[in-house]
Amino acid sequence: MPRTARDVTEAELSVLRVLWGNGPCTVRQIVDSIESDGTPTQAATVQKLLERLEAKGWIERDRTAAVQRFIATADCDELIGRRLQGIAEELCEGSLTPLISHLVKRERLSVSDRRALRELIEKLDEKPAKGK
Amino acid sequence: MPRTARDVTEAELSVLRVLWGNGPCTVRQIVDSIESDGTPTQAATVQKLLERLEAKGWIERDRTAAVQRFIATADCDELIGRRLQGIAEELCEGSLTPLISHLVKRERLSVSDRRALRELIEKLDEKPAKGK
DNA sequence: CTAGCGATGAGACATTATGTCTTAATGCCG
DNA sequence: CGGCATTAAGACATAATGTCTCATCGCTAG
Repeated sequence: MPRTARDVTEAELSVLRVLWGNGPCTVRQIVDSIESDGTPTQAATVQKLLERLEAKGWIERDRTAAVQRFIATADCDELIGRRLQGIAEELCEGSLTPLISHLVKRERLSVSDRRALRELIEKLDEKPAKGK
Repeated sequence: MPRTARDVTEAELSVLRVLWGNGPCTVRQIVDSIESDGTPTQAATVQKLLERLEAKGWIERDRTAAVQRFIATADCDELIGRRLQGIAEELCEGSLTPLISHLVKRERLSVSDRRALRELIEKLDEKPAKGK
């Protein structure tokens, strides 16, 4: 029995991507954007996905207009954050630090990436009052 | 229809944790370790989980002994890496860099964490020949 | 004014994932 | 030899997920 539902499923994500990329959309607009990538998608399917996304809090709908518009309430970065948090909780007793060092060690960072990263850290060092 | 099976499920992970913590184990040892945390677990259940973990390549079994012993073929860090990679592919077009900057920006790092991180980056800077 | 079309809402379905258990075959030891 | 633990194979129940069908409803074109 699949105990653990996903934060956002694959099909739901494809809907979210449209909202992230285009801003508020109607169901029709979403359907058209998605089916452009291959097989046509039924409007009812998208409707259902939107319903579930709303239940999970990822989107809101504007019911005032004649045709409803759907708006993402969180951006992609927010989703990334939750997923990272999820990994940390399942595999690192909640700490994100192991993830950071893993990534830094593992990834071949471009020069500019490294520079950006170093700047970020230095900025953190300047205000050590924050955090614990 | 749940299209996407998980790399390692919750129940499978609890088995893996035992192997990671204790090294090679028999089914019995695993059962005992797991049931210590609350409800007793059936041996057959663990057996099935081990079977699936083997199919996924996370463990191997030593069939030469009278009683089989199971060995993890990858450590926790490997799993972390795959999960991070998964996030990158689903949400960042494959790039891990957004994850890094997200983590560094977001997390309240301890002083020692920051120091360790800075050292890592400096080490990377010393050998810029590698990577692109 | 009314037929029809698109939007909406509720829910039915098929398929698969996941966790758990039953049974039967196998092998070992006293 | 009898019994017990291990192993293998697979049956099940339940939940998640993607998709579709239907019945309503509102509005606009004719």
